[in-house]
Amino acid sequence: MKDGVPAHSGCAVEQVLRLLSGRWTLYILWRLQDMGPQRFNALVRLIPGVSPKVLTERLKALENAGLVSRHYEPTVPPQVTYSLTDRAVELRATLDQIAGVSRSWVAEGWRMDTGFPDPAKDG
Amino acid sequence: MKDGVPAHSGCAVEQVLRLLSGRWTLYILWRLQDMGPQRFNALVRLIPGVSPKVLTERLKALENAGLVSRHYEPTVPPQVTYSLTDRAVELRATLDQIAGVSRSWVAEGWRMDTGFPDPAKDG
DNA sequence: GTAAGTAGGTACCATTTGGTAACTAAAGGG
DNA sequence: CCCTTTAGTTACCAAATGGTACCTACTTAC
Repeated sequence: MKDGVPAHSGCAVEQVLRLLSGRWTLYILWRLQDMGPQRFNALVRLIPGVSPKVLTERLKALENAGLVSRHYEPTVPPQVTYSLTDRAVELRATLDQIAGVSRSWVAEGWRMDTGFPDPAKDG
Repeated sequence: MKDGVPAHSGCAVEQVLRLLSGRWTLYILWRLQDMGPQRFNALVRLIPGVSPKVLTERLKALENAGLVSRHYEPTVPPQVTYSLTDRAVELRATLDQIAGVSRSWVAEGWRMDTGFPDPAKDG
């Protein structure tokens, strides 16, 4: 984006997709859903490969979007617990829909070959 | 991604989200849905701001994913027409769901403030 | 004194992504 | 001959994204 071209920024769907499509974002949501409220370092360990930097970023974004709530306990050392909000539950049904479509495609033998670099093509 | 960390690549939802979250991708799908099958340059003109490079890339990805079909007419000059597949229609219902949630959030005064750079902050 | 844990923040770096401009071949119009 | 159209491709460049490593302030354990 350079200057005055707003693209299709007014579109709510794009915004939500953009929020959800960041790396680890869905994983975070699913872990919080499956395991209940979690503390920061617990999430780091629960999501193998995520860096604290990105996890912080994602949690902030999700908090600003109202999908995650952050509870800070000013003990020493501090305890910060993250949990899903009601809004996130709303989203969950939608995500289940996507999951359904995705899985049905995979079941039909659908191979994800979008031209994006394959993250699993290690030796 | 560096080497052997597969992240959560096995997850179909992530794959689909990754496909859909690229810039212009949803826009392309919506234009094809609203306006019916379109030729390449028609799409370029229909989506203000998209470059032929990215449009080609997206259309290829969507074709590989089985959401768009490409009809090549070997005339001179050639005519290439893109249209949605049945699979894309399946996806449409899901997208409508997301659209519903997104719009309800917006209606409640939800502001997209995810910490991502705001694409509309020109001035 | 040293190590570990808590919840991140910061600097730096590599990769990914997307944009611009120029180019292609083959035909038609002036 | 020169310009236009079609459907892209290519080279180049800037910005966004995400990873690693190191830092904080404070306490407990050894």
